[in-house]
Amino acid sequence: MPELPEVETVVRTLLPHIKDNFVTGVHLLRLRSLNPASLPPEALIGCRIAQARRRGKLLILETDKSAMLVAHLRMTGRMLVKPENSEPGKHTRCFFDLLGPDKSQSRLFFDDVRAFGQLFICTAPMLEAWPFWRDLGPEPLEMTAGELAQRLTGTRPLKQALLDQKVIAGIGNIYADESLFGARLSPEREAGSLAAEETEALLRSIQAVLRLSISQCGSSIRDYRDADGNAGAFQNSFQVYGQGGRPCPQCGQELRKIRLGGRATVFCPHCQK
DNA sequence: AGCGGGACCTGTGGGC
DNA sequence: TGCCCACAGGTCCCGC
Repeated sequence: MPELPEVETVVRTLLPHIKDNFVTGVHLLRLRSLNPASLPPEALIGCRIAQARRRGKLLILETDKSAMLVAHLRMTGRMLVKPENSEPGKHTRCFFDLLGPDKSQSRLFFDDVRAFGQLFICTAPMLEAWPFWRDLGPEPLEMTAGELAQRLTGTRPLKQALLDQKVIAGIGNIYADESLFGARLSPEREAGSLAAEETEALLRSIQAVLRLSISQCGSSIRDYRDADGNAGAFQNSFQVYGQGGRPCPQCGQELRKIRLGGRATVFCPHCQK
């Protein structure tokens, strides 16, 4: 599910519900949904949630103490705030009891159908030591074309490089296909073969697609919901993702669906070179 | 080095 | 209607 725009939307919708709430209880229902390097979830008890932010596809809840909660939602993870008496659902992997500054109570649920997602309760040094974090590439909305050019190297397909979180953080299958279409670049191009103006067009396209999706609260194909349980709308703006066999919105020729690095990939062979 | 395939999981949708 | 297979937003690991 959640790529950068979806995680950004979760962060934005989550924060108003949980800011300055104290964690008063934790209920871990599936041990494997916790990163093996994590502190015990009880480390969050007594902490006041101070900030919510995003890095790549990671959701980070910072507290007034040294412990923080880092979540990777992977394919089907959700973070949802519900009333205090809400019971865990079939796919709830962990939930937290919260006490607000006005003494109101609520619960923060981490639900995840496919159970690929993970929570990592950690300190800042533990986060820095986590290889996935340490190796994470730049934020696409903050990087320059020069930085992107430096990182797009080698002979692997361009799309595969975009999906590599070490190259650029936060892009997944949807936004890779959509960005490549916007830049009129073939997903099969060698990553290191782009001319300077092509790299610039690619970065502009990535940023435009991500910004537009964030403005529409992300894409909901089936599972994704924000912290209020609402779906996004960007799926209605897909140009190529999931559109294999349909006409290209640009030229009308048939969009081609292939497998690239094990991932479904849709593009227009006529428009994307 | 790089690639493909499998593993991790559950649910859904299409074809027969 | 029901069964079976393919496939799904991500990442890691293994063997070739």
